[in-house]
Amino acid sequence: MNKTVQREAILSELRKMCSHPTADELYAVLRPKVPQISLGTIYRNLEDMASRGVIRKLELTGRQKRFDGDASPHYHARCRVCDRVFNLAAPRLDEVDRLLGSLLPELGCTGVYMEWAGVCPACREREKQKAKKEEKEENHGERKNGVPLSAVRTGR
Amino acid sequence: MNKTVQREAILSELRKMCSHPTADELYAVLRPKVPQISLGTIYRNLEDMASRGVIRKLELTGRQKRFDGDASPHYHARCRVCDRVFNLAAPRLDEVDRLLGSLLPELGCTGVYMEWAGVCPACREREKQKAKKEEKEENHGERKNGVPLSAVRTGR
DNA sequence: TCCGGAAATGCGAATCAATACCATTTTGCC
DNA sequence: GGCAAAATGGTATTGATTCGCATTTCCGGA
Repeated sequence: MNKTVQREAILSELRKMCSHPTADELYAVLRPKVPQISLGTIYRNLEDMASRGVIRKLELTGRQKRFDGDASPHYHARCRVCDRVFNLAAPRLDEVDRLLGSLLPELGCTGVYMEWAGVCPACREREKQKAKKEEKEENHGERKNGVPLSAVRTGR
Repeated sequence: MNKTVQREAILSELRKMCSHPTADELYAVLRPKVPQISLGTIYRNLEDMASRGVIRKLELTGRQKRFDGDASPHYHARCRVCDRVFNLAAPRLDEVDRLLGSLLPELGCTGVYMEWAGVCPACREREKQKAKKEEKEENHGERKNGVPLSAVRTGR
């Protein structure tokens, strides 16, 4: 694998971002920095690096694939409201690791893809504000809070 | 939701199939039975029924979405070779249910999408035959068996 | 049974992500 | 520098899904 400015820019930019970007989101960010870089090059490199385990391709719901500069194993959650993908971190997720790890061989499987679903803190806050406002204005507002996605972190 | 021959045909056919078909696979099956049914109608109805919880849309990996006439909760595995989707059944999967069920609220999540990955029995057999053949022909074949997807069932 | 509006269909066009193609650079290596 | 292999840019193409819209079907009430 030869060294190219494009590939290095893609990798370093992806590592900087914690938003699990799609190929075209990366393209938008990279274009000003590496003029004339093409979307095809981005797709090609992301695919290559993912297949080598340098980065991770997220097989999640939604039409576009997303990429993660952090290839180490961790879980992802998608906010049902803003559709963004976040890392999930909580002590008890280790139990999931252990259980799935022990189950894989006996099911004859080699891996599991998982995506958690919830509402991220920002959207939850926004929903709460909106509910409060409606309650004030109409004075007969019904509560419709979501469950807090407490374990979600926006950073990596 | 009005009753239409198309929708009823789609649902009953999907319920008969245990192959978790894609929209176009359903189209191929339905065309002889409901002449002039259109692919758009199939997409529209599958989407509608999935959003109402009548059927289930499988959307984790792979470019095409697949659909399951059985909306009750169960796990799926995808064969890495033929890309087909199978139901996964094994006693210890109950442990996964319990663990995820107890974790969801404390993570502030409302659901999890999961898809297991492996090689189905048919493909595994095919790979074994092929490996054997190569071994004979060249007499220096290396083994490259997959792990058996033992818990996979082809039926519902 | 007939009628009118709402719901659903069929079909072609449009969208959108992802890939393929290929002539033209760039890279690594002698 | 010079050469073969690898990578790129730009465009064309694929393939799944969705959209638009004129036509048809469904269904509750007169």
